Order: sequence, then C-alpha cells, then structure tokens
Amino acid sequence: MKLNDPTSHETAMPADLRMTPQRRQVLDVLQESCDHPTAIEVFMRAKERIPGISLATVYNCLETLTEHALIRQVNIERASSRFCANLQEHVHFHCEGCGLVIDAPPMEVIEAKKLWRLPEGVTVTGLDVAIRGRCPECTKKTHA
Amino acid sequence: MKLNDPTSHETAMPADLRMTPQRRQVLDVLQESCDHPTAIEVFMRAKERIPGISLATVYNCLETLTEHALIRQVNIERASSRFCANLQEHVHFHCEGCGLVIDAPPMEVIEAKKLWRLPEGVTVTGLDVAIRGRCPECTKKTHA
DNA sequence: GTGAATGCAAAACCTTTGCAACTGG
DNA sequence: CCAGTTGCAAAGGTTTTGCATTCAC
Repeated sequence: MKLNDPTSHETAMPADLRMTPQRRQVLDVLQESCDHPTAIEVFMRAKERIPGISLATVYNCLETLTEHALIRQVNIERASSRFCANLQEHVHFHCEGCGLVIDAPPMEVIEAKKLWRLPEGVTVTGLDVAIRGRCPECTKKTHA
Repeated sequence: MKLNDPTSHETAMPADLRMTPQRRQVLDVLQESCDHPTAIEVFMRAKERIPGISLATVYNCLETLTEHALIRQVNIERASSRFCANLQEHVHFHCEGCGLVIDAPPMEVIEAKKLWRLPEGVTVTGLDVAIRGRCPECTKKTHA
C-alpha cells in the first residue's frame, strides 16, 4: 500500500488522527477536485459516496483535516468581509495571536506575472495579499 | 471647505453620488477606523451617530462606497471559504469573468518582508495571495 | 470498553431582498 | 417633484452547537 504518495487517494492519516470513512471521503473529494470547492460543494460530492453523511460532519472533517495540514483553507478568515478607507496601495498583515490587522505598503511595484507562474494570456487586474504572522507583542510572548 | 483632502472627514462625494447622512457617517466611521471593521462593526459604530440607521442601509452604503472607490472591501469574495488539497506552495488566480480558480506556483521564494514594509519585530508565518484578473478565454471575450 | 466522531435538528449568524415611506438635489 | 435611498421585516444561505447514537481503536 502506498503511503504518503501525494498522487494517491490513499494518503496515510497521521497516527493521531482517527481515520473514519467520512474523513477519508472528504479528503479524497478534495484530492480529486481542482476547483477549490466550498464546504457545501464538498458536502454534495461526498454525499454521492456516503449518502448518509451530514453537513455538520463535513464541516468537522474540513476543520480537522485543516488542523492536521492535510488540506488548506483558502480564505484567511471564515468570518465576514472587512472594509477599509485606506486607498493607498497596501496589503494586510493579520496577527494570529491577537487578531490585529496592520496595513503594509509595498516596497516596490509588485508584478504578479513576475512573481507567480500564470498561464499564458491571462490579464491581471489586481492582487489581494494577506500576510499571516505574529505582531511584535505576540512574537515576544511566544519567545517568553 | 476642504475638498478631496484624504485626511479630512469631509471627503467630497463624487458628483454622481447622492450624499446622505448615512453614507457620510459610514464613510466617516471607516476613515476614523484603522482596524478594518466588518459590516456589523461599521453598523454598530454608525449607530452611535445615527441611532436609527439600519443594517440593510449600512450594507447598501458599503456597496455603493466600494463601487465609487471611496473605500475598499478587503476580502475578495463575500462568499464562503474554499478548500484545496494542493499542499505545494501556490497562490490563487480568480477569473472575474467565469469564476475559474487557477493555482499559480511562485517563480522563486517569496519573502514578504522584502516585498512589503512591515513593522520591526513581526514574525511572518504565511502568505495568502489572491490574484484577480481574467483567464485567457475571458480575456479574448473582452477584446472581441 | 471508551473516548471521539457522527448525524440530526435547531440555533446563530451574516447578507440579501421586497416594499412602503421618505428625502436630497 | 421624483428617482434613488432608507428602514423594516422576512427570507436565504452558511456555519456552529447540543445531544443521543455509533464507531474506530
């Protein structure tokens, strides 16, 4: 049996993670999808394999799998959109410790096409960047 | 009277935007806030000034002000979080035409601290990037 | 056997919508 | 005056929660 083969749909579960059919299928669904499904979409696809699976379980699985780094949650916040009146070009630094949000201006013009490999022919109209980390205060606390 | 002074709380409304007390206060709240409030938070702060203001109006104002580029909406999607099992380092390209999401790997290691001006002492643990634009197909349609 | 995970239903949220009343230009 | 905006209430959709049942180890 293949273990830890990224192309396999039989990724080994970490030892500290109980392997249930629901978790297995949720992970499989995501490994077979390339369209970044929402929780609801994962639910519908998983339901084709485990008709009795519940939405709450899918949410549980997604959370657990994310915690164990088997999948990634694409949006930084599950929460609601935030707004700001700072119209200068800038990105956002989110402190994982205290939730602080700091505006960070670019050092130089950021050209997405030079930094990331994009398909030929795409048009880039904007860039939304969220930097995750710990603010100076929370960094100190971590070291303490 | 100061017009178009970004530090003023009396930013001139564009000629094509009807200036109502509600819009004025929602904009003022955002210009006085540096913590990127959510719609609900804007609502609560605006309520202190216009007790009768309704949440629906705040949503309306946020949408209108965003359309007129007087404020920015921080998260790309109002919609729900998406998930992916691609654990390779990559960012996401969202097509504004058809909604397609494409994974884009970095050309080289991205160092947030070199690209954006961050406060001294912060720890960076991750970078979430969403590139907005039009995929090759939708780019063609736009030119047609 | 037992602690953890599931399924279900209900609740909690956030956001949108429909519509009558109101108002800024 | 009147198109556009507001406030309210209700609906829509997503996510979370509580709890009895089931299950993986």
